[in-house]
Amino acid sequence: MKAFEDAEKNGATDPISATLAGRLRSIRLMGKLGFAHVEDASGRIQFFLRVNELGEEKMTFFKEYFDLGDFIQGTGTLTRSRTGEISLILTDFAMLAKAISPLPAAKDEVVDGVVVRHATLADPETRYRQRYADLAVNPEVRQIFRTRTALITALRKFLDSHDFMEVETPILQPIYGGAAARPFITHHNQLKQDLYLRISFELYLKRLLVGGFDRVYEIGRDFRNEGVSYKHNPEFTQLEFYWAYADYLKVMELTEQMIAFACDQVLGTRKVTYNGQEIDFNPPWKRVDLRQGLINAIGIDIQAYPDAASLEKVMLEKGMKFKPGEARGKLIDHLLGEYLEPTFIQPTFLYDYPRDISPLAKTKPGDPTMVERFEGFVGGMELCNAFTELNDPQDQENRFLEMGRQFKADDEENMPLDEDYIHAMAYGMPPCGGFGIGVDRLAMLFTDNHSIREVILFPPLRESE
RNA sequence: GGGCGCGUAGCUCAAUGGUAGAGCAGUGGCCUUUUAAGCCAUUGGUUGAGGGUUCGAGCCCCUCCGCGCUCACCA
Repeated sequence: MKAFEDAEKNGATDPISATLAGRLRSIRLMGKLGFAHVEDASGRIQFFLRVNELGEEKMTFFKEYFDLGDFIQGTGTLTRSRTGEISLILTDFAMLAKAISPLPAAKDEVVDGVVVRHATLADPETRYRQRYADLAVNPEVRQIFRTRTALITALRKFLDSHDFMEVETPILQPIYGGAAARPFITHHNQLKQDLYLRISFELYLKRLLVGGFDRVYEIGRDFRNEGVSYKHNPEFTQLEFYWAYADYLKVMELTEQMIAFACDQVLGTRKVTYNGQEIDFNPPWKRVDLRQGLINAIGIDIQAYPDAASLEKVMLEKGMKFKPGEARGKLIDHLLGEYLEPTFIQPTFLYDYPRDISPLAKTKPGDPTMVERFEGFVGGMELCNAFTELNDPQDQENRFLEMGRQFKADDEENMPLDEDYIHAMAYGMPPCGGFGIGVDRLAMLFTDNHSIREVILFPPLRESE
């Protein structure tokens, strides 16, 4: 097409011939001539069928056998139709693939240059169950996944260019860890051993720091056997990196740069519209101290309530609803989830977390109850989580044991003691900053989708029938 | 798991308890510059499944299945 336009500009008159292929998206036949739009991943073009060039026989064949959705190859020369659209005048064509089953066809109307689609496939169940049909008829859905892929490419490019090495660690793990979540359990027949699908990459990536890789990252799937929601999917894509000789403050800065870089690469702008609000990813992000943030939001200074009982008491006095009997850290987690998270529309780092909900993070100097940890929030949604990693094997072992005591023996969210991880750390692990981000959620923000299923190609659904 | 809502033709949607419809797609016909092509004709339904109430149920009631929203859950 470009060659044709160039030739037109230069006043060239030699016909440009071409062979093009794609899927038939519209057919308009009128006796001895007709038009059809043919679409492939690169766009669409109009085929012009005329009995003058094709002859009666081929014209009849087309009429008889071609339907919407079929894949066609056409050979001919490029021209402009009377209405100015570049079209391929066919001298021959071939059926490449037949659509036995009709696509849930949508019709496009171009009004003032804007494509208006009529009666498009819209039922979410059908769209997810038959994503292939959704993609085939809804170009904007294809665009979501192009953006998603471009996003992952950009994140990779950023980390590669900062000398991070991409690695792959086990998905099937004998002991799960690195997060507090219920795992999926599977079984290896020959080993006669139950295995868990990983809930995070963390413990394996940090083993690599012990091994001498100073900057590692992994992009892959985590599995958590928990409820689904607009921002939770049982399997989701996570990016984690670990950075030796860095702390959480340096990780914050790198995070800002990485997201801004992805914006530039993928969107060409650092301002996105999400849920009707403009979100500005330009660094620096807003930074909120967790303790101060809670004081401002609800007037509770967690420092003044050093144990669960006293904190529960003041929360009750404020008329807050919560599950009683939780550990102090869980109560604080509840507070920030309830009163802070939804208010963080613009990119915000919430930092300095209570120690007892952060068993892998390094304690803050001068305050043994707090750790050097931050979470990033955007659009009222938790996006990433990071901390200065705990690298003292004895402290780490104590934390695991502490965590174990907080849970009942049958609680699957219990973080089991990973002795090999402790052993690795005992060889010496460099101080480092670690980081994890929910790639699906970032894709939601980049594509202005408010359901994680819209950015996952094949979201899980119950079996039908 | 709880609450609310939805499920009608391939797709998008109508139908006070009284013979299930439209547009597009499909099929047949006309048409040599269309682009939601047009015109004429026409096919298409176990109204998610099962039960109940009623002379009569797409509509009312119950059970089940699926989906959505929401709450709970969730580093």
